[in-house]
Amino acid sequence: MDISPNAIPDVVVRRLPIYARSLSYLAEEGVRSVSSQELGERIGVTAAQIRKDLSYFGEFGKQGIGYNVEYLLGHIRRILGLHEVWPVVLVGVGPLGQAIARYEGFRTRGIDIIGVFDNDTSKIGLQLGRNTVQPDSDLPKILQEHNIRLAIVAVPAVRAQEVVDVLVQNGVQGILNYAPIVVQTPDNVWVRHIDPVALLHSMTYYLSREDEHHAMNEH
Amino acid sequence: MDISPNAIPDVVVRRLPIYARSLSYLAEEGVRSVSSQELGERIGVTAAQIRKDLSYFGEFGKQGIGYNVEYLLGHIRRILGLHEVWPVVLVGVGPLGQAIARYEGFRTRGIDIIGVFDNDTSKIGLQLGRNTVQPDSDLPKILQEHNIRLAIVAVPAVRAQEVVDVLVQNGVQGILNYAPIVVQTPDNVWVRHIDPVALLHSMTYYLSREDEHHAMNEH
DNA sequence: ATGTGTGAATTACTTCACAGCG
DNA sequence: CGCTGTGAAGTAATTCACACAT
Repeated sequence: MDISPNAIPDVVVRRLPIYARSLSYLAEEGVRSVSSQELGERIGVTAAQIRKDLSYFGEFGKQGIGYNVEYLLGHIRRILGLHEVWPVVLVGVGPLGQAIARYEGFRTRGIDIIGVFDNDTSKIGLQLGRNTVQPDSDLPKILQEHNIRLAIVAVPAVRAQEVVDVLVQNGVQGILNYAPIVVQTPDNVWVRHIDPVALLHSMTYYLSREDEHHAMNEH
Repeated sequence: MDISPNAIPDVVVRRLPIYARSLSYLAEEGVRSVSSQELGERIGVTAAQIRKDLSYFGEFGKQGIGYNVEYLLGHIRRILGLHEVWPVVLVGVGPLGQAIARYEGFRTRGIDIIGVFDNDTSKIGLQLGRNTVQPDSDLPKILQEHNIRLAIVAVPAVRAQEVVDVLVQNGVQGILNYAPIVVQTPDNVWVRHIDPVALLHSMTYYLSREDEHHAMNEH
């Protein structure tokens, strides 16, 4: 999915959920008010960054005071569309899919897994949290009946593209992809990718460099 | 962890593992040679981007031909430090931790989970793939004995910071954090973060906007 | 012909720095 | 005073476009 010019930069959109997350912790701690400085320290972002990001959406702070935690949190939630609960489906019920299906953190943050699917017949009927595993063949029906726009894909890489095709054909516009492959989608569909191995590899890069530096210093 | 000036940009480093992943699929498919154009189409990146990224590290292609898949893959692997296997520990053996411990995709890509830890005594001794769950109290010993530099954290948010502190105190320099919280670390430690809910929220943002546009068009 | 490698141009993102408000 | 909101300045990342090698 592309960004249209003059739109809010995607980097900013990706930070908003982090702000929301941190603000909800602050709210739980009973903190009433927070400055961009304080919030930034928690998140590892500069104060200016936070103020600039928020300024795309309005004026939420008070000069000399900072931001009211509940107020700002409410606004960010609404900006993200989280005043509604988003029904999603999960496809793929290997160990990872099962962990996702059981994780409480989705529902508490506005994401409701309303259906769980697998093509392995031996898994059909398995109970996972509030969901019962259904066959992939039921996907189109459920997607359309519930007007599902978001999906989580946790199938092996070889199956990911076909699953994504079915999802997209049936109206899904946002996909969280755990399979280690870049899936092809029409450009009105958003895809976000989780590849823990790739993230680890980006760190082995730096750790290897450190070795070299140390070796150099020994000369 | 900060980037020193003149260093390779972090965005570039983060793309390398994606290139490597795609190249290894190409190699499996028996493809010998690939152009930046073809590779870019697979990955969803421009050809110029790929050529520019690679140029930070050397000249790996042949004009008029493209890149030899095996050759380039070998180079990227080496750049990422993947000519060695990286031993890592996993802390936290809830459903997610168990899925991580059982996932084969780490070992096949140069990441070897050599120890799995939890503070829940009822889980100690549980067999997960090749690992047996050990108590958190054994962490320092194992980290030091094996000279562990990378760790995966899959504990609840409330425990993440204390676990990270122990890891860092015992020499860990790179952390893959699944807990939905930004952990504080000294600036010689790398942290990469996985928050599926935040990724979904960044998509609900765009999907909500689409609604509005449609509503506007109806006027 | 074809496709790399790369300076130059462009676009995007972040930080600065300060007016102005509570 | 303290801290926001924001143009302007400064960096960083991407894309262009073409010389050049095969």
